[in-house]
Amino acid sequence: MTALQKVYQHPLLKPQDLEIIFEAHHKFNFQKGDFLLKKGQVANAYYCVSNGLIRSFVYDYDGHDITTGFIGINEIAIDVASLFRRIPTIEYFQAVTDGECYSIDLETFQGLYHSMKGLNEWGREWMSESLFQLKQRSISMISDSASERYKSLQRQHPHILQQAPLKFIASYLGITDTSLSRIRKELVKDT
Amino acid sequence: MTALQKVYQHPLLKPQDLEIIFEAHHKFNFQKGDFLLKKGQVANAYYCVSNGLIRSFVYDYDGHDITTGFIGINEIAIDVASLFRRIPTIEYFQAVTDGECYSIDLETFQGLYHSMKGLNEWGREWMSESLFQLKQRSISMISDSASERYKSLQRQHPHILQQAPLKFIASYLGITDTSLSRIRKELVKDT
DNA sequence: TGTGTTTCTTGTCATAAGGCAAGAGGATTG
DNA sequence: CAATCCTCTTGCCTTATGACAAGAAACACA
Repeated sequence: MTALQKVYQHPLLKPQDLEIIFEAHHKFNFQKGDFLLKKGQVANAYYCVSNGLIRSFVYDYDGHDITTGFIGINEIAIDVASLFRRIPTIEYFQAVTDGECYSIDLETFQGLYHSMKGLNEWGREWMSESLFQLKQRSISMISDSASERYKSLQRQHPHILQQAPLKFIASYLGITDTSLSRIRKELVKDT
Repeated sequence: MTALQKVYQHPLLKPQDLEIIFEAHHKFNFQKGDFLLKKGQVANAYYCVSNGLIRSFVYDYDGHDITTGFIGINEIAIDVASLFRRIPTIEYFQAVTDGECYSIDLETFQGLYHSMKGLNEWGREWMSESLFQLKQRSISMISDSASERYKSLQRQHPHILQQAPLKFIASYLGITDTSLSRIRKELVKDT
């Protein structure tokens, strides 16, 4: 099953709908370090990742690069607020590894979104799901220890650990790479 | 301007649309301590608050009550994931003060949502905005100090400080009420 | 009015995580 | 191949926050 098939899996999206949707996407390759979006820009498209790993990040008040999210295979790299509300983004989206993705620009998407009932439903469900994931993460940031958060990541997204350097993972978990290194040491000890 | 007028303000929602929407809501009063939704339930409605303050909260791994959000006047108390994906919620929604709100049940909303283009747009924008707010908060939880987060809250949502006890505010900021008390002491000193 | 109950502050002590610096391997590149 | 980055680990010390407990003040209410 291709990445686009995975991404757009939905009961109301029939094969003929999917065909139209897939054709609206434009495939391209990205290289480690490439930026899909930079702070201050207004997003004009979103990206379905079929290979590789993307991260979103911000700079905090004293210039530290803080990873805010990872987008892996069969996931969508998108800044919802910037794309749909036409405002400058506050994050950067950058490739962690080489990879491949399918992009669709806003105008094209809007056309399909308004004419295709299934896509409309898919969109709402995708947003619900995103809100849910983000909420889960917020709660976890508050109620779990750094070590717990690391173990969850290890359990739920092992591919991230394999593809991203520890400094990205550390800032994603809300700690420094130094602390993460110590946490990993502790966990190995317990084995 | 009434709470519902504020909540449903949108260029594509015309007076005649709004009239229909308003009529679909059911007004009722709540009392401090009342629950709008409890963990494990599947949400059947959402609530536009016209008076008072609601909070959402969870219990963390060792039983601490952690406030995850505040919903004040002209805001919507909703668990998007539970309502639209029909899954049990993981949060509680409880009244912090006495108040008043307008509820609309899922079925009624769905009918309007699918028949009224403006409401559809409004819904998508509302979700974008929510995602944005939540993302901002996540970033802030990582990149700002507890003291900074308190000052932001004070600046941006002073009404919350006036209506909610410190223990709720503290857990919302990710710290204990003890720590918040000390932070407040420091801030007063700097004045 | 009196008696709980909640809210907020404060003290003491413990601990997780950060700041900084050094060093060891690996990878990259000219 | 040498030079130079990254990446990851580790040691030492500091600091923010938490756990727990006690007390003051405000509030609820019978």
